[in-house]
Amino acid sequence: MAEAIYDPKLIEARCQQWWEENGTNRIDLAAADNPYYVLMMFPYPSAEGLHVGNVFAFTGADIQARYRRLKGHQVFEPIGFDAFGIHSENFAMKVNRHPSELIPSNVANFTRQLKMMGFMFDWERTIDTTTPEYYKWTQWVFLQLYKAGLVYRDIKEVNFCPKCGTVISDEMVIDGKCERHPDTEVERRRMPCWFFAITKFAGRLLDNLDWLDWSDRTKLAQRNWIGRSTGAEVVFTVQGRSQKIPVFTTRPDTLFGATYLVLAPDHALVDEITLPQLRAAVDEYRGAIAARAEAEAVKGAAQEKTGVFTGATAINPATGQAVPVFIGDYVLSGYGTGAIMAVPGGDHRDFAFAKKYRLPIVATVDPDMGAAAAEDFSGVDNVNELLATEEGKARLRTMVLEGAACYSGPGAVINSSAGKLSINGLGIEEAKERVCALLEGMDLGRRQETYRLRDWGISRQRYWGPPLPIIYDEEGNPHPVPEDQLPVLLPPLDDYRPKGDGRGPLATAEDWVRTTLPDGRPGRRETDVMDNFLDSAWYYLRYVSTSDPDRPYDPALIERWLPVDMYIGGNEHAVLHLLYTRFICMGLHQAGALRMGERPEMRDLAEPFRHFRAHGLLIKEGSKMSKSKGNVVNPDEYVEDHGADTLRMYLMFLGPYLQGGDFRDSDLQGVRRFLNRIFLWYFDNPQPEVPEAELPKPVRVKLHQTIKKVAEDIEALSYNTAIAALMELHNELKSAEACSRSAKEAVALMLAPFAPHLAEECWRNGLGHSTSVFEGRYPAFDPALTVLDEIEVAVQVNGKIRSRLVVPREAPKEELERLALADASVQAVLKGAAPKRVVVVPGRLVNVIA
RNA sequence: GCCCGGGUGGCGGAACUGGCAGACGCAUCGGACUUAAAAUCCGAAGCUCCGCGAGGGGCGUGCGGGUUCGAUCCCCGCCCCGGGCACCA
Repeated sequence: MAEAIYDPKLIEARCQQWWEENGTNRIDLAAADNPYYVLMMFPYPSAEGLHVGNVFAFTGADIQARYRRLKGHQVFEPIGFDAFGIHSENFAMKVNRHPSELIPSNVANFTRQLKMMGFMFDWERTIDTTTPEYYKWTQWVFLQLYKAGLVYRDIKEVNFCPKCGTVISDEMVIDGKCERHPDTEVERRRMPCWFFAITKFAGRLLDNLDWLDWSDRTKLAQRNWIGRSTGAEVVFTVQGRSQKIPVFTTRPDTLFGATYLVLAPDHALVDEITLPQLRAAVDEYRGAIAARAEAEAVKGAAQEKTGVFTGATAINPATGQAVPVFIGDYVLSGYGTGAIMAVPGGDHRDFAFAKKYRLPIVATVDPDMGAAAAEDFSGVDNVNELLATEEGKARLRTMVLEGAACYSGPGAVINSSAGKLSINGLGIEEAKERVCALLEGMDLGRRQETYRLRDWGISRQRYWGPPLPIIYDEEGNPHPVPEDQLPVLLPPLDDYRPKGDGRGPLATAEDWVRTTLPDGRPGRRETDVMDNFLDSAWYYLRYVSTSDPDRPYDPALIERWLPVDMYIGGNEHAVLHLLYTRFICMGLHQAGALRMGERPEMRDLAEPFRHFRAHGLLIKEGSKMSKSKGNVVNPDEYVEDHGADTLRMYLMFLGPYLQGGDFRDSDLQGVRRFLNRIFLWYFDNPQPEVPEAELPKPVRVKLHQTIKKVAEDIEALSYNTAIAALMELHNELKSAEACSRSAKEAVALMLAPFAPHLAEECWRNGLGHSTSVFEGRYPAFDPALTVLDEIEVAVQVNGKIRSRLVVPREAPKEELERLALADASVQAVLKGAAPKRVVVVPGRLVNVIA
């Protein structure tokens, strides 16, 4: 035999060609009886090409797919390109090209790189969101939601990035700046926009999370974003007039302490209730607020609270007393009812405001000083000191009772009675119940849940996206484009740059804008395009029917393949993409346009992803990869030098996949050497081959332990430890005097998800199989062979290791104790004295307490 | 400010449910092979102190306390790094 050399280039090229010719990665979706759908977040095809971070993410998903296949599933692992949107458009502008000519070459380059990495994609089912064949159905999705009453047009205050020239979502505003332009303040503009009513599903989006097997940190991010508060709506009536001011509070128990109201400056009732003599002051204040919002960050550090009196008073429904009504900047118009009842005795913001404007402060809770925590108090400087002593606690309590401090912690209700009515003495939770019941009885309030989540504005005043399928009649009323007229094609536009006038570039395409309504009347097209997040909010449905011109997806295939079994992606999409995708799924269900297959734990949830795992972030030698630092790793050179298998396996070995890790060039060597040794073990191995039963027992045990561990680790996405286990196993196997065919087959099968080319080579050319390793089955382990007969037990004296014993695995406690006490090094410490105590943990250790 | 992660050798990282810390690798050092180098193979190694040596002692999972026979793991109080939210009533 010629000298065997591991030549990854040769092996990988040959292997990829063989897979291609044999259709190894192609799948007959209709025939699958044991389907498993692995999805990875599809990339935006940038001009720079595939980022090694993409390779990291995709390899982790590819391992799941290949492993499930070895476990006997038919696995669907598709890929596509998310090529619409501001990313692509901004880049095209930068290089002075048209996005429509840039995207195809970017896609071609990505395709080359993805094929190079050996992912198990079925290349006959890909998506490019910018093709009419795809966005026709994106528009169709819009129409389904429209029909279901989940779409509306409204003029609202929205985020507008002057640099992007378009409206952007709340999620894209970071500290008041645009996510893409961190040096640019986002403006608040009132503009007509199309909205998806995601808030209609807020409760479901939140509650369903309990039933989803997703990464905890992703669920937590969604919970925080949706932000449910439970409390009550309480109606205050303007004194001497008919207007009612509903407020939302999470603390209805403190209603008796509500000594004033605050409305958001742009609350709808402000004009009506403001007294004529105060109108000038109110208008001036509102002007100042608006000016400040433009000048400063929209969201920022909590500033000093300001406000102004409207002159109106309103009746507290509990006390019957009139309280003044203010407007103030610390009340947000978009949350709750845009108005609050201020309880300065129990809310630190109200307290600060009341102090500043000398408003009455009434304590409604007598602090339980045993349970109170420092953060429950405000208005006091040295809370921690005071809490340290009994006198201090007493002083704190007195301050609260006198209204000199604010308290939001547990305690008993006080100062809360009017006439025959009293809730004094109750605990906070009971008091909430009582007040709610009371308000409901008077029809002046009710229990209420409020969400932080806001509706999804989808209008973009941009060019590079799917046109909104809407036509306006001459009165300006919108009409949906009939489904049979889809797609509304994006017209070619040489000058696609935003004009900065708040209108989309499509407004300049007059021939395209002017059109006809379904009833024959003249009409004008909507000139905004849809948010790029809509493209990616349903792509996983299209994958099953990528070439179907007549419908977005085949219901039978949807029934068979969905929901997705395993979705893998970055946690940076925890609230944007994942929440929108869930919403679209629910919306399509509500519209009757989608019916997914039943999964025992997923019944009726209308959720797209059964399992989701957020992978970690890949960094480079201790710091984030970024273009500005110039440390972005391009996979090409690494594949050129070491092969795709080495790069794949190294990426999975460098750290825990779910937490991320550090890419270091030098460390690649270790994996390269390992694969080299593996290759030689198959192709240049002097070990005689014997039946497995004749292998030394420790070697057999190691083999079966590893088969068990690698499967467990892959299922837990703990790839780095799975690879370490494979390395350990191989170290042991190759130094044994003989080897078995079963061991060689097992190693190839376990290696296959990580290094598919090499595993295929070893399987077919090393072991002589005629079919692919991926037609094989993941090996089974014998539980009896996963434990050794003899084990080592540590012997400690006072918790310090003094000796070790080799004993039968099942050695009884008494025996262990006897052996430990007889041990010379134990004797030496005890010096003949009897031990005080002996702790024996069978199978682990003996601890002698002297 | 609040909420999540995380802090372990020179480096990346292991460690079941509270039970032998440092698996597996990288880099390093020593040896073999080689005219030489690379590659490969074999071996050493947490830090530190004592000893010529075999060997032995002490210290060690961000810091300070606690619980326990025993703590990287649990509890209390801090520090640092990363991420998310940030006037949400």
